[in-house]
Amino acid sequence: MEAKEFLPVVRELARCYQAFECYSSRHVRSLGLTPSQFDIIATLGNTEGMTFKQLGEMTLITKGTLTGVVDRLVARQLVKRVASPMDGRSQIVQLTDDGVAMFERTFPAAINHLGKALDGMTSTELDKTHTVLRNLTRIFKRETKAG
Amino acid sequence: MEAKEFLPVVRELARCYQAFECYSSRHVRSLGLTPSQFDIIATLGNTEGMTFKQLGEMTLITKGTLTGVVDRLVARQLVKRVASPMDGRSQIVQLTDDGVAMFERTFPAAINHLGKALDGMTSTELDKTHTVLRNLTRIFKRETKAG
DNA sequence: CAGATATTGTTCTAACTAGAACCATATGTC
DNA sequence: GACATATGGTTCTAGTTAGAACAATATCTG
Repeated sequence: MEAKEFLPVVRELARCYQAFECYSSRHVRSLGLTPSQFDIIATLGNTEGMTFKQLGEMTLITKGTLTGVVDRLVARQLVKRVASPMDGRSQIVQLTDDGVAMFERTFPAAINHLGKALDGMTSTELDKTHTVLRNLTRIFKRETKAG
Repeated sequence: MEAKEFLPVVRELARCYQAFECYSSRHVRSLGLTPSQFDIIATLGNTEGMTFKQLGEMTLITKGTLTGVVDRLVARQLVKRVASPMDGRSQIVQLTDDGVAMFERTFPAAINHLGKALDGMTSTELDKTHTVLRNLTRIFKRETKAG
């Protein structure tokens, strides 16, 4: 194997994600939601709701974890569970009225906060970044499937 | 604000990190360590040990969390705490003999596993990826400092 | 239709996580 | 040297995390 320097790259990936998480999480928490809770509220916004499975795929939260996070949002009356008419095993998660209000209060603010950081990037830079990330994601996904 | 598409970019960053984490974590767990534990073992390898502060900066684990992770490694006799001769507040964390053995058993294996995924990338691609990530990291770090 | 297999969501466990409050020790200022 | 302030680790709390085992429902195959 050629001595390619991939270790610094994955360390930078971790640092990058961490830096984003730190920047974003601080703001989200100040709005009264954990990052996971915000992810769910944001994903459910402007939809008729979706199943746990769909919600897990969108938010990258595994199903065992998702149950707990949704439980807490149900306790705060921000979302509700509805039995799926299509599939007896399935639950549909929907924003309540309070949840919609929370979405409308937090989502634009979060977008705006993110924009403050990324507005310095040109569209070209954003595109390049997107492409590079997509490529790296694909590599890990492929290898994970393989073994 | 111009309608730049930064939302897909940060979602891709999350997906990318997640894909890496999944690929890497599965392997590390099969070696008998959690990802955080492996991070610490890997960071301490080939050093004389370092303080909690340094260790936290290298691994991106916050200090409150670090205490617990190190506690578990101490319980497994893979690392030890040594009082710093320089600073009465400071603890130095060092690999034990068992810890060194664990490092030698797991670190090359992890590098090799990672290499299997990334060997398909050319050095040029790796460089570009590194540059793009470093740029994005810098943006979030700067903004986090600012507020 | 019946039995085998797969899928959806829940439960359980062990661990990690950030953040805040706290204690002990250092450092800066007078 | 005394006091204010900063720093290194620990403790505590609420929450997230993955993974495995599980129950209920679907689907597939004969």
